Amino acid sequence: METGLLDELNEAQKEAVLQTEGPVMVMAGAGSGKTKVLTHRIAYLLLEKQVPLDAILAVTFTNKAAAEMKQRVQNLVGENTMWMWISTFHSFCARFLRREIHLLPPYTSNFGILDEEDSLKVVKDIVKEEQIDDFKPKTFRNLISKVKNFPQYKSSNLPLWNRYLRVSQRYQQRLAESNLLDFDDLLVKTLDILKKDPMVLNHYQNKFRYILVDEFQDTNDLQYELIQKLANAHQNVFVVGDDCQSIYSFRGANIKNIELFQKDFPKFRLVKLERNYRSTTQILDVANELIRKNPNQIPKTLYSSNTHGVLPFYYAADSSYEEVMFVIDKIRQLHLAGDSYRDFAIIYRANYISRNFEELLIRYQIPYKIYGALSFYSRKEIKDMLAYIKVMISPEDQISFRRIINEPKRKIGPMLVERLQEYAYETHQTLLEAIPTFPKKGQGSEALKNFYDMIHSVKAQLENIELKNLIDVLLEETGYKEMLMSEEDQDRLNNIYELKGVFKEIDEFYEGTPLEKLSGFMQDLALRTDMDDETEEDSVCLTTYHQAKGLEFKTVFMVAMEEGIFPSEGFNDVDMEEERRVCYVGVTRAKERLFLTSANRRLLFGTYQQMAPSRFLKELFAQKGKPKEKSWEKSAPLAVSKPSSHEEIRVGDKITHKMFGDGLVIQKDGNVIQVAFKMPVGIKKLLADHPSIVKKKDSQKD
DNA sequence: AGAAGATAGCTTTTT
DNA sequence: GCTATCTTCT
Repeated sequence: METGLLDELNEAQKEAVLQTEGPVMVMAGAGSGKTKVLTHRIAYLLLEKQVPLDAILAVTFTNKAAAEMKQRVQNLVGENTMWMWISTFHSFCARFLRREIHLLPPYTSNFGILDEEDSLKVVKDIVKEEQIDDFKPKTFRNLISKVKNFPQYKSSNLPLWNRYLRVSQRYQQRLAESNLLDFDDLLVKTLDILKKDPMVLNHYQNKFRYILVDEFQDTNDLQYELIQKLANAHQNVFVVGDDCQSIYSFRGANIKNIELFQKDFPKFRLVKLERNYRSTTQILDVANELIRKNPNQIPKTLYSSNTHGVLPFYYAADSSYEEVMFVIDKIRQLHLAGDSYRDFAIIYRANYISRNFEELLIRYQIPYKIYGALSFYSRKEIKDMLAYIKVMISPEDQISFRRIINEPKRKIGPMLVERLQEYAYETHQTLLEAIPTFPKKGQGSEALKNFYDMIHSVKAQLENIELKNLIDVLLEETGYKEMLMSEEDQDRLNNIYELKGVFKEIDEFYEGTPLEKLSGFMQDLALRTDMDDETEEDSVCLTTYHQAKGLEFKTVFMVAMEEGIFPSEGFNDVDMEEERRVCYVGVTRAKERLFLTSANRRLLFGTYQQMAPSRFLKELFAQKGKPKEKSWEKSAPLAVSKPSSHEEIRVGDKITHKMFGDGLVIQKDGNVIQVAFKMPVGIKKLLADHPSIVKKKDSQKD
């Protein structure tokens, strides 16, 4: 058992695991087993060094990565890792702040976390109130974030800067009033406390005797400072990264942190992992070739023992339509040959490229999943329901209050809310508390009173019902159900019913009174983005390069490899190096097969444009020349049914449905047609002559 | 409050 | 060309 832990590791990996004391930097190439090293190191510390579970801190960037790390450690040590400090930077900070934020009054430990959308809403309100119309709310929102991440930053645009100072001050004030933090605040406030309170810093320095950082190349200045501070006392800090996969500088990731680490922790030991266990030699060859073109990159060559692969294949399509058909053709061939749909990824530089593919994937009934599509918890109806709950558990949360006070419509307009706000402010009450004594002025006060009673009625019922039934109560009492029924919006209603399952779990998983359970869930929810509930469906993955990082697929299609799209326009040399790394990330996702495609003509922003192949194509194939593989020669395009010009609806037609939007007719049986709509609607059976259906002309592209 | 019309903006965005 | 958001009108 003890030996087994190290048996699975190669020499370099072993070194990284065994060097437990002192600073260690691991340069881990793509697919070189960095998660394995991280998890084995944690397991080694726990099992061999008898380090207590809560003396280890491991941080990464995504929930997914954190969850995987936790699970794999659990598998290795056979102990429950649920309460270990293995988390994202942000949830580490949230957990820290739940304990310590009382040091920054008026904040209290049950603070809420604002997502990007809500945060922008707050800024919008302020911009409106300040009657600023020469700059957009988004500009301020971006600036607020920028200054939080780079405190020394000042805009050279003076009018903007002056307005910014006012807006940001009010923004922070409003958040503090509502006991809310935005994502950046989690890091900022954590550092504030560690900097101003040496006792607290000391406590956490002693507590976390071993610190591990994943994806170190992606850390920004704040994240680096956090790690540096916590590790400074004991110096047992272990960072894993790959400078070749640094693709988030536009978001503040600072690759200089690699040098900074070497300066701050001069006794560091460097370990290089260059052996790749993911891809074939043929794929790694082009990846290595590409990254060599970056003058400022630390030289690194990935190698693999899987030398019997096939060469990457470049397909230069005439049109974007032809490009899509090539990809679909290949997927169908390989699927017939036994590959699962989940073995394929279509990767692109910008999200809008996915549209080209969606339509035809539906037409050919190839299941697909778009990464980064609107996640469940960011749907309006879900956020509304949760806002009702937040108003019940934290009455001081003005942002949630404002979100649902007139949703559904209760004749409580912005003017009335503004007056209530002023009154609440004068009397030092929350918006909700202020309602009963709010001086009556016309019919609006009646509506407010009803709202107040409704919230309290639901709150009272909460004690006596199962949590999963709360959804029904909310839907009824808030009038939300009535609203959706009258709009015939069954989809949204169904989405809300999905929450029932979630609430059933909350009931079982969380402790305390129903209100406490909900409160606990809400605190966790804000940092849980999309599909932690990773569905194991068998579908082709459509994704950007950025979101593909960390994933791997048997077959990868890198599409729209054209100048202006990838790389995009207007880059300087430094940007171009990062762009090249984005390409590198794409190539290194592929395990066995890599296809690169470009189109001569592409339908872009309404018109066909002449495109030139991406410079990266030449760079990738500089050594090998243009590769040719017989088995992948272009095959005849699959038959596509042509639409008729009659009004009669036929297979292949594009239609528009009143409720489901645009769809494609994929089957016809008498008057019954099957129509494929965009996800999440999917395939529906409908009557061809139904009045909701309008046939679109010009169904055929290209 | 809701419909109709005008306008912008199309890179990436782990939290 | 499409879509999301803002303005203007009823």
